[in-house]
Amino acid sequence: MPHTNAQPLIDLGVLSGQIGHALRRAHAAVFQDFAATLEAESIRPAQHSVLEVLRASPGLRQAQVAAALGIKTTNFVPLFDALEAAGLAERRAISDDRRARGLFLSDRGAAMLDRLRAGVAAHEARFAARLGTDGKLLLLGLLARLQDPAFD
Amino acid sequence: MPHTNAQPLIDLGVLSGQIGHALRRAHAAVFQDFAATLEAESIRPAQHSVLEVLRASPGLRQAQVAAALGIKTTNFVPLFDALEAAGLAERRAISDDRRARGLFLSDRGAAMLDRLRAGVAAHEARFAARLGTDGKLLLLGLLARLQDPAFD
DNA sequence: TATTGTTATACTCTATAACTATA
DNA sequence: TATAGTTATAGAGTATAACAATA
Repeated sequence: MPHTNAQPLIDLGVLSGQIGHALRRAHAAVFQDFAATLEAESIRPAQHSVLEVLRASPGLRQAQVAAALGIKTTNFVPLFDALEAAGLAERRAISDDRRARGLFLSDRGAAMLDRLRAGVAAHEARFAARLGTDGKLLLLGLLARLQDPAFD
Repeated sequence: MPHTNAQPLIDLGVLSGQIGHALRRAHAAVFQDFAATLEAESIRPAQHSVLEVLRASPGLRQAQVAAALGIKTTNFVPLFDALEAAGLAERRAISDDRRARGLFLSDRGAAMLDRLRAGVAAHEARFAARLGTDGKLLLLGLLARLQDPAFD
């Protein structure tokens, strides 16, 4: 099976066996394809994750959403500001605590996620196909172990 | 087996099954640990990859090293400038083509890689341990498939 | 005093366009 | 005309420090 690969076969030394390097390259490949998928609605992957979390878990506080996504609260502020300015999500008052506000998806945000659904699923299917049968589940399991100190 | 997890168990919706999201989180975890490992010598992961490639494949042109690492040549320039300014690597003239120059590790760069070797190996071992027996090889295989259109 | 959110800021990474000197 | 390297620049992502309002 002929496989046209433009790479001139360069020895990368230690890197070729490094988990971190392989993760960086694989993430870059998937991320680029995903960013292109989201271009139809002019949003970025990070913004898309926030919208998806709001759909699945409405009413959370900023710190909760940020922590769930591994984003610092200080960086979350401008990220969410942009979503709010675009009318895709909103901050609403909370009764108990006047410092915090609950985050919600707007109707417009929900409609956008609906429009993106097919494209996002196709993106996911493209890469799942490359992993072969059971490959995706296997990969997700290994990636989860990398982040879990319980496996130390 | 009690497993103290500070996470308040938030539903991430679609994200929890997405390859891209899992890659981003796992990469962030490994990258942060690796950056901390390299702090002893005040270099960044990207700079370390360049030095490792120069050690394994001395004399390559900039475009070759950049392509091998998935870095745009335009971004490679300031990256390598910093390494050259620090005396860790150098550009040397090539006989055939006066436009291009070959890239080499300096003695100081080689010495730095030697000093980092134990720390880098320990970093790698930490994450390999989380993956269990055969887990690392399995992971590297799956990550390679993600980047290879031959598996489409 | 501690917590939630915010501002300001800086550094790295990534991306595009346009230029130079050589080929 | 095409290629290797470079400059300029802009946008994301990520990091720390310090602050205001509220608890």
